[in-house]
Amino acid sequence: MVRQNIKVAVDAVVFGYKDKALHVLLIKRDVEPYKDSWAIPGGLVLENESLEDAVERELKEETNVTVDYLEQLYSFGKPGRDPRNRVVSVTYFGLVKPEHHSIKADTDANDVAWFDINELPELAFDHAVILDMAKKRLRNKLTYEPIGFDLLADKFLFSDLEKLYMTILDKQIDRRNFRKKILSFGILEELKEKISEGRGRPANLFKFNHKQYFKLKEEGFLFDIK
Amino acid sequence: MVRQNIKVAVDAVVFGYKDKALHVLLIKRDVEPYKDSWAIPGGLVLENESLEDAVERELKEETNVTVDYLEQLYSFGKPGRDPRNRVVSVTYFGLVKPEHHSIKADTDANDVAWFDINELPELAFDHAVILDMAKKRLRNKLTYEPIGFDLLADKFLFSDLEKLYMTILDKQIDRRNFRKKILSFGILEELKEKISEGRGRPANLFKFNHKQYFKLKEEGFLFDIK
DNA sequence: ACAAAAGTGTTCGGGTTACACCCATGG
DNA sequence: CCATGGGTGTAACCCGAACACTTTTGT
Repeated sequence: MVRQNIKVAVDAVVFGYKDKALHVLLIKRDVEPYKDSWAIPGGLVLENESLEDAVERELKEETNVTVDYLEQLYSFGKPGRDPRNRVVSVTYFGLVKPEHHSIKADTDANDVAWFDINELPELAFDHAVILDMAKKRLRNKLTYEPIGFDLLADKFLFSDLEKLYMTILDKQIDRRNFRKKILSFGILEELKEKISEGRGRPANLFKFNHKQYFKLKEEGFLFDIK
Repeated sequence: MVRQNIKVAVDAVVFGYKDKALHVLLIKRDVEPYKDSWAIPGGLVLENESLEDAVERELKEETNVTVDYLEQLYSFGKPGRDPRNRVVSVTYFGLVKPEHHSIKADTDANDVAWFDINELPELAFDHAVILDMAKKRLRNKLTYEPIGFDLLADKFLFSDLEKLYMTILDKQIDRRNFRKKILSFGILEELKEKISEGRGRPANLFKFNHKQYFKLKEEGFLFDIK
């Protein structure tokens, strides 16, 4: 058998929710090929690290972001997807809470930036395909796992959650039914704190109760939002 | 950067439904490590073939089976999962119809065989983990995509479909409600042929109507069996 | 007092679930 | 005629969808 010379890389599509819109973390490449193009963060896996470690290391190095949720997305390996070598890329799907949003991205939009999902630049390699798959996964997953909470601050308003769902699912949701449904799960903790955002009646803050969720999950409970 | 020397392999968990039970296709390894252990089919990806091509080639070479459905499952890459080299394995999930069941497997149980999912031998490497993930995927997928039809012959009895669902989901299903539900989708074609399997009233044969399914899917129809 | 956002309850309809009897055939 | 599996209808219930008015605050 001929000696195989395929490189293994990891890439991550990281979503963040800010300014009432869904954003993706991108980096500007400073080497060829696709120099100066925007791309999703990633790089070659080191000899002795796991794939997950590789993703987290690359994210830290390239963007300074720490994800709050990470799962494998898909592996891409068509010959020719990287013009230099044959590269098989194991891609990941990550979520970050606002408080973990990269400082780099906030202060320096030169090589790292959050892009509104609806205002994306051209992407390097086959990254547009990867991003598209990640969007679908996010939309889908949001409906049957409580990953929305990994995009919100620890304490959040119900209206934030509502807006998050409407933004990502791209549809209108009835406020009353949504609240009833979510509250009926019993996985939210209503805090005593109220917050007043300018005009209107002050709103209650909520917290996602991980313990309770895991307990219910053990018992066969299914999170499900249409 | 140090030169990366990671190998890329593909492995496939292939399910078949025979003798009213779910079976998995396994091969007996004839080289070290894990010589004489059973393993899921797979091997290294060649320099110029896609991952899918690699899976299909390996399956053909090792088992003589042609799958009717194939999708990527997950990628495994923890250092040490293969005692020789670092290997990242992109795993796939396949389904075969009875008529495509390997001749090799039927006539020679020495190096290739179908194992009842409930009577599995010890598996090489981390293949037990992979198989487990594949089982979960199958169970899950069965409920929201019509992949059950890729496990049945082209013409099948309703009772076959019923048994398939009960076997894979591992629960009782009400015959009447199940039939009503499936038929209401309008994706089955009732054939004129009836078949009598020994005792009992002869049953009608059905065929899955792919065209109709794709048409409905375009229109937003969702296949869904609880 | 007015605008803005938060909080809450009821009704209706469709779909899922539960359930039992008759039919066609082979032995 | 009996055993075996195939084929069918109806009633109860539950959950999701639709929908509007009151409350609390800032200006």
